[in-house]
Amino acid sequence: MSLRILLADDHQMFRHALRALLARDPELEVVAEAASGEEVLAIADAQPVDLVCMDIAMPGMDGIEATRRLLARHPALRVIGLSAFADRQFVTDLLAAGARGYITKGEAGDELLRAIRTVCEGRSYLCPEVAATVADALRDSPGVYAAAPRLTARERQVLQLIAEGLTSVQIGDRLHIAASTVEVHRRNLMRKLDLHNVAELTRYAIHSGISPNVTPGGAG
Amino acid sequence: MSLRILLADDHQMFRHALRALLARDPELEVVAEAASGEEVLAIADAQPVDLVCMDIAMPGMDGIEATRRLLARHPALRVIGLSAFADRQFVTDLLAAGARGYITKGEAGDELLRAIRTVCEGRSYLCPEVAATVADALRDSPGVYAAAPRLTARERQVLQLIAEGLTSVQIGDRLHIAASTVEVHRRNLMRKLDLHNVAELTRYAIHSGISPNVTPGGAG
DNA sequence: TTCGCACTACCGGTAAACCGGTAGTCCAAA
DNA sequence: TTTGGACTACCGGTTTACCGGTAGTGCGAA
Repeated sequence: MSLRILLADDHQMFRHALRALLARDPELEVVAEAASGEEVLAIADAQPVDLVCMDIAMPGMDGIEATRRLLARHPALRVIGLSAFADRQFVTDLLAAGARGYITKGEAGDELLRAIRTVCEGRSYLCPEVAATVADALRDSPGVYAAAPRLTARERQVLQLIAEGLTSVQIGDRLHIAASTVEVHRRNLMRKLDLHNVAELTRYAIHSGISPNVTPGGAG
Repeated sequence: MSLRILLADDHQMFRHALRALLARDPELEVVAEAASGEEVLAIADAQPVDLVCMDIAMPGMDGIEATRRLLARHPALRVIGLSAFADRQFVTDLLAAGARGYITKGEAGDELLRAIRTVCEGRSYLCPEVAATVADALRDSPGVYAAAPRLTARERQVLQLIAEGLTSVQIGDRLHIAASTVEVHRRNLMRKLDLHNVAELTRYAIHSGISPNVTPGGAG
């Protein structure tokens, strides 16, 4: 019996590469691809899926919120998170959302295959770097861990757009909310993360993987 | 006859890792380490060095400017550039400064050993990703290439500090110049790169490798 | 039901970014 | 010698970021 897999990542090339990688195991069948959290939910509602390989950095609804909603509707689903870096905040958030595995894109492809097999057996799998991150988070006193700055879905969405260079007015237009509301989210982000300007927010967004590390496009 | 190597990178851990890597070849002897461009010049003036492994992202004088000045004083020296990404601008700038090799940190360690051996034989060595970048730069018409936005040493320095979240006043204090002068460099950067806010400058700095991709420090 | 949280939205204010211009010195290349 | 680039520095202005507060709605948990 093959495993029906949904690939969720905003980069088509990466999805194709993953598809090629997973093709090495005849037991694994990629039945669909999604480029955003909204697409993931729509596809999972429309056809049977066993496992989702979910990038946390996607435009619109990100991987964390998508995982939360996905598992609320389809509790039997298994989710494996993917991101460029093992940021403590996003690792713990995604695991709290119900993901069974988490590996960084820096790992070898075999790591993903191992994660899929392990997760299918009902166990969890974290790549070494992520495992160390989680261990660090737990070691730094459970109290602090519980009180750690947890970003809301809206805050992550705003953070993503700030890191793309949009102004509060532009973000408001994009999300169909007032610019003043965007400013509130911006201030809450800075307070929670103890960062105080756009440059630091952008660095955090890129490092945490919520925003892809690509060259900005310029005005053209 | 062993090869006297100088390692230049602002991260001690990376220098140590490189040292361990190079120790696998008994012909290679790491005779010194530097954490900035200024240190590289001082060391090369004080003791004989055959080859420099130079990170382009260093605080103060970066690897490009350091390579330019280094080769002006010691033309027989060989320089191999290292960076996190194969940004077109910085690759071409470093090669124009006289570097004989360029590899990204994403490559395996064997790639660096191969580069060192090749460069010592008097030939140039570029890792595949960098080679492709250079090819692209040349293919996109020599005219455009010549007219490409070339950043000055001072501009790269200012860009680095902008990406760290410093204000123009703070950057001016750090570099011992007026804040108004920093604003000029900032505007020239934005004009040359066709970017128009701190977020995009920060993305560019991180992606190009001039600024390390680390989590911002908070107010601490 | 009450409480907390997320999300929404506004007020006012200061600091900084962003945009345009002019202008001097220094140095190296033409 | 002249020209051009890099670096320095200032003038003016508008927009946005940043910081502090208040406040209403809806929703889910205690």
